[in-house]
Amino acid sequence: MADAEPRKESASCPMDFILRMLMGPWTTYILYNLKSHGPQRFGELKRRVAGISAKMLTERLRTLEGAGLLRRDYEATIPPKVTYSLTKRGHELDGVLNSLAEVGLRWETEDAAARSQRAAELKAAE
Amino acid sequence: MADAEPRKESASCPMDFILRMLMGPWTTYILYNLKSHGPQRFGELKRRVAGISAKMLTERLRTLEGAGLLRRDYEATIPPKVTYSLTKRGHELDGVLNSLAEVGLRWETEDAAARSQRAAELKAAE
DNA sequence: TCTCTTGGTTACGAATTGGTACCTACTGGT
DNA sequence: ACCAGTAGGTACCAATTCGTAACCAAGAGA
Repeated sequence: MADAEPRKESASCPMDFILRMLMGPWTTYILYNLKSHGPQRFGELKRRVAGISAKMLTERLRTLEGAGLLRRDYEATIPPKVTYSLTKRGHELDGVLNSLAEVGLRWETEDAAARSQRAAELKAAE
Repeated sequence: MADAEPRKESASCPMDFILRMLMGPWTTYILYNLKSHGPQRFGELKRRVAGISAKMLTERLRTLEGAGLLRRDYEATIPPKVTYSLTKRGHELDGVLNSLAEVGLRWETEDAAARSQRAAELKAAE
């Protein structure tokens, strides 16, 4: 049973790295917000995502920063001002997110249509 | 602190449902394999993903089946034969996965280029 | 008869995850 | 003087997750 090769097939899947990033619980909300509302401060982002804890947000932002998807601008004013914005690389995901949203929207529409059709059939069957 | 609206903004993000699906640890490997190698049996899939436990694979397959992304054909022969294949809806993700792979590949190339350039600069600096 | 096969299910247990509470340092408002 | 807010860091605690191992059915081959 024991597989000789540890799992080198991950190399054959370049999207794996990206998905591992997008996979985080709140990641898409964050990217979506930064994409649609532009650069934002920590508290602004936290308020907008609504439900995320500061710890999670920090951790996600650090991960995304480390991946080069967003930039962190720290101004050591009093009170401190930290602004997050998408990098060029971060914006390259816009296309992916868009096609994802497109498919999601299509499914939503299809499901709604199927639901209303079933409802109509149910009504006709009475 | 308490947010008035529970978090209805999820509604504004139709890709969220999809990402919640793709987010699973092995999901992309499974979809990728089914996409590139066609319909496969359980054991075949398990061997190909190499590292996944039967439990995980089962759970992922059930989830994907429930989402209508793949179909499960069960033949009650002895030994049983279960074949999994992508549905039409499952194939609609091909485009997303492709653009994802495209971006991933581009980054890989860019990173490799940046690495070799840095190496060259280091060499020149000596 | 004993074992191997396929495609699972279930129980157990360890590890990771993520939330809550509390801490910083500094200032502005009351 | 005290509380709120800004941008977190840290400790602790509960819940979830995921792997491992054991088990199942029923036929085929040794």
